[in-house]
Amino acid sequence: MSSIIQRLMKFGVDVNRILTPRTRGPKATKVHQGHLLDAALAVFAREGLRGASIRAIAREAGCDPSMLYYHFQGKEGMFEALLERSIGPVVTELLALKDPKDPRSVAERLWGVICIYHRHLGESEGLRGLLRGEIIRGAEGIRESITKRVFPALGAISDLIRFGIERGDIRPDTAPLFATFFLARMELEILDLIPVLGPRVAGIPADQALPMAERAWFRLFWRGIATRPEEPLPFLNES
Amino acid sequence: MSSIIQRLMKFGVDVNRILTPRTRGPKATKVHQGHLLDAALAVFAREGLRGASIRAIAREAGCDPSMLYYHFQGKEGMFEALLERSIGPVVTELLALKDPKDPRSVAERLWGVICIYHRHLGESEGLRGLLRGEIIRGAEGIRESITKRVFPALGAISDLIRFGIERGDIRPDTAPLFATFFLARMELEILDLIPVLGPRVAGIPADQALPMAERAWFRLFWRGIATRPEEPLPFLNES
DNA sequence: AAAAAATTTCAACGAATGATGAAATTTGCC
DNA sequence: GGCAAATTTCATCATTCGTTGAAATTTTTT
Repeated sequence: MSSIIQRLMKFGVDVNRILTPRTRGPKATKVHQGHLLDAALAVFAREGLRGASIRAIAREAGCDPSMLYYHFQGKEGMFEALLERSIGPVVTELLALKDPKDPRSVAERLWGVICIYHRHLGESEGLRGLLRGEIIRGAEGIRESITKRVFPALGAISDLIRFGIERGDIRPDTAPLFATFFLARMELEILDLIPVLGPRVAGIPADQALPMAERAWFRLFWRGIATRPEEPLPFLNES
Repeated sequence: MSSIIQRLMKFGVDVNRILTPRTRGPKATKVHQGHLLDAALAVFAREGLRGASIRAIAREAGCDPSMLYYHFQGKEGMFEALLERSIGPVVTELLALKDPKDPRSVAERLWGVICIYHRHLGESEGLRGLLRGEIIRGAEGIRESITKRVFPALGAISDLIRFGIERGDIRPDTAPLFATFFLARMELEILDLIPVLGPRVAGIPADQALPMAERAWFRLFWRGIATRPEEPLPFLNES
């Protein structure tokens, strides 16, 4: 059976090399940056932030860990790029809520904060972790990079709340920064936990629990800051 | 200079052993379990959850990492013991809030949740991380162990809210479980972030920012669930 | 066809981690 | 004094991690 191989080896032939040929060099489907970022998100979704090692991402992408260093400058640079792609749109949409030409009420626009978070961050626990400033081993500098992006967006929401105070929709003793913090931060917690806790603790199916909790949260929040808390919030009953 | 050492080594003398004598065996001040748990908390406070390696804790305690395996069964067992000591009292106090003989109003008792969290968890970010269910490398099983302890306490708060609904203090359309989740979870976020964010974003000194945010949060929360939201909350102005 | 550039993998380094078994030292008991 | 139990450290193992430099292969350019 293996006598042929043994004879070949005797003549100095690198048998290993023939049986498992090396595969270096460009593939038919080149590994581009977006593919690696997709892989990172997939690892996030499957193994959480703690699973976000370079090796795990490369495994997911079906390539060698070195590819990460070819396309980005290290792990840090890769997450920087991931942020640009993932959190960039969130920040843009949040900033747009401040637009004075927006015809919607302040309440509905604040509800928009929750909708935007839900839409962009509902799927990836890892992305929420990043946004929340959690730390990834080997990419500790990411934290500051995120706050630099997110703070202006939160500032826009604060401005929106100030606008609501001026218009008389929101109680004047509301602290805009705190209220912004409460609104946005709680939505992150809801997205993280309610899909797990809802079925387990309250027996609500996961897909129903999330919207229920979000609506419950916004009703509580708005009632907590509104000048006229009894006014109905019709936009909550849509979709 | 080192010729003597070389001559000694030639005769088979273990020079290293003479220059740095071994120090095995019991110390004058024995390392007991509590000391190790204190060290773990200190590491938490200084380096956060990610710094909670066995080696870091042993370094803090001034002993060898092996001591952890002598006193506890591995890293997991050690955090189990830390929970027993640290989170046990929190849970006990939370359960006591449900006591029907407590003369305080429902509002004041819900404010008690925030006070209890503040008192027991304000100092250690790591403890909050544990309570929040964050994962520690090498002690992944801790998560379940925590939820098992915390869920009954959160159930007690939910009962308290139900009691408030029965008494007519809390709006009947309030979902007790969600409200409990909002109240407790937000306090964790406040303890984590406001001391950092307050000075940086709003220019408020760290020690003032925390109580301000907690009071702002509870006012918002209570206004969000109360039947009579305009009723004053005098206990908020104490201390 | 030859040379240069681009893409991919390989092999390895140094560091950190959780864990273990054995050795060394002290303490307490008979 | 001798002996067993308790306490502490040492040396080491197997993993995993981020990172790097060189080799191999394909593609593009000359």
